[in-house]
Amino acid sequence: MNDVAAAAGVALKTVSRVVNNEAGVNSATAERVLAAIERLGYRRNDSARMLRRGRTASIGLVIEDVADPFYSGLSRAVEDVARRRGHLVFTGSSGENATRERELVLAFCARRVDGLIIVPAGEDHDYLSPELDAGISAVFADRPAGSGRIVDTVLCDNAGGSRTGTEHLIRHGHRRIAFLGDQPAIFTAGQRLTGYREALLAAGLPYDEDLVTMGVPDQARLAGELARMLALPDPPTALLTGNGRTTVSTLRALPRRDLALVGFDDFELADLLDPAITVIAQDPVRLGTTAAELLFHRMSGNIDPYRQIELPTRLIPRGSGERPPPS
Amino acid sequence: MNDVAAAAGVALKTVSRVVNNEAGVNSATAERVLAAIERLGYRRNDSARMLRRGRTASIGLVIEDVADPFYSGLSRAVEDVARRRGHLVFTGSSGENATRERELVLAFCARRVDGLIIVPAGEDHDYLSPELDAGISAVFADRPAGSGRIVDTVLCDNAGGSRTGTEHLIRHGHRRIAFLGDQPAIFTAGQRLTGYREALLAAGLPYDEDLVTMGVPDQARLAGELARMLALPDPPTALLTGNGRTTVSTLRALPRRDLALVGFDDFELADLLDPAITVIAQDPVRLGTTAAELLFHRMSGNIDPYRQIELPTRLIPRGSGERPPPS
DNA sequence: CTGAAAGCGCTAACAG
DNA sequence: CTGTTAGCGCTTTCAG
Repeated sequence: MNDVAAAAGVALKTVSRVVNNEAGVNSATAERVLAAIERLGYRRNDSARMLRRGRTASIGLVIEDVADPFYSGLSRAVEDVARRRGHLVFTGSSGENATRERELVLAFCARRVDGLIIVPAGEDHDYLSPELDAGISAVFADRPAGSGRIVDTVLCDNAGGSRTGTEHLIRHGHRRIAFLGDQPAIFTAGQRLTGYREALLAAGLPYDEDLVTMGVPDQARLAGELARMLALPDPPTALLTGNGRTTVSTLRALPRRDLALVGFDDFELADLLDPAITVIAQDPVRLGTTAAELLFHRMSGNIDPYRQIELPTRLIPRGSGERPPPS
Repeated sequence: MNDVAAAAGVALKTVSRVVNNEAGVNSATAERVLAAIERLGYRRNDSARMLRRGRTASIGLVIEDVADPFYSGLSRAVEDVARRRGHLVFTGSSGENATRERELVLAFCARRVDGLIIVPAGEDHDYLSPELDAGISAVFADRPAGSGRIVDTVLCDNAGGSRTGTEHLIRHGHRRIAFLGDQPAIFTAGQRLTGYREALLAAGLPYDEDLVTMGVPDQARLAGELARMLALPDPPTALLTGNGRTTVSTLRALPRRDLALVGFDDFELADLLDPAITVIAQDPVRLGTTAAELLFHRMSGNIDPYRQIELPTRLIPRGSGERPPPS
């Protein structure tokens, strides 16, 4: 900038004015500055600019895994909102690891991002307090912050969706419905289990632990669990799977294709399978958009009380969930 | 930092030393500084640090769309390499829009990222020259830079994969093979068409324009094209689809399920469909890893001639590509 | 082992 | 309309 000023025979500040399109520069002077910029190949250093201005025009996004379609949809939505607001986004995957989540968040804070969207992996977010106090805005998405911390949060209606899915199966005549969920430590998994139990209770059906498995990571163990359930004296006639990955794994592990199935979370090609898979769809794009908009709202100085927004889920009947039990 | 220095009764520089774990600080002094840091809630400002040091420990990643599984796999791979090297990554989706690509790249450069991984949307990358001259490293991934610009590039073997897929169908007795590709302006689409033509030529089969459609964006038009082809006097008995999206759209649009089909690009659930879909698989993770490693290699000062790496594809027979033509 | 001074590249505040 | 000065928060250089 100094060089440009010297080359154009003006002061530093005038170059700054031209670069930032500030009003009140003689057009002849501006021309001269522009020419010098062109000649010297000058490009403004935004890092320096932001250090001086105190805001970085960037946000940090911590998700579980960009390669998961749910989170990549969310990412894209966040990115689109950020772009519209002239912000860049740092993205990081925590891999469901609390330490990694913390490292990422803190690294983003050290860069002084203006805001943070976090899908928490950990339970404890006390480490955020100093950053929040220092004026960083944060919105939690998909799962609430741990240890009862109060911040803006956008969730899906996990319990409600799960209840709807279970009710759907009950309505189609099923009385033995198995639930295959994620690790109970994960908020969404717990909520979905709750919804399942509520629906059973409301229908006067017993909650049978033999029909519930939580946190089955690999294909082989899932197949084992399914085999165990199907060998019960009173086996399940329907399955409710607790997330997209589990739904797909279940389809791969299932020895028979005649059980009714409702999957939590929609996935591409669910409609092309035979039978097509009935799902309780979440809306990752809306989740991302809502979280990002809430964040920018905060960043622009809004000081309303913290909000917790719950997004609805939607049952999409496609065939697998409408099969009657064997008569 | 000033405040901490004052509170601890030391000079600014000593605080800096402690914060950066530099050797040669009296442990008692260090204790005092650490205490002050704790008390005041001091957190180093990495933006300022990087302004001073001249490197930002961040890279920029421009892809077509994070929400596309191919690119989200690539993103994750890039992110993992970056993390291992202590770098953060700015991610942006160009949406196959050259202007947007340029804006993103330039925005990243203005932040003075240390390196760039670009899946180019545009044809012209002259705008990069000043940045490259200024010392930024860049690697192109999935597609080469436009206008013959010479930079490090990592590609898939598009032509070879397409050739293999076509040969596979020919080997299974097909002589009328349709090709459904992306817009020919996209490098990968052109290469894949070339591979298809080469295989036909090598087998002594005619190239029939009636059996080729490029750049069919929506479902309805794709269905129209398929109907047109199937109504030909000598209709195709097999299809080669030029990318993952097209494969899925074709499956949705296809009036019959008895044609042989090979899809370029693997996708989740391809194995669960009926028939399971034979594909030519690319390896987005390897693409990302390779590009990122090449980038960090450059960033660490390597000045070998620019490299162009071509990654192999792999034919995965699953059923749809092994069907014989109707006899 | 510790500190003072300079400066990374920019903008804010205030003169002229 | 243009310029001067100060300083964002840090590291580098050099001197104690």
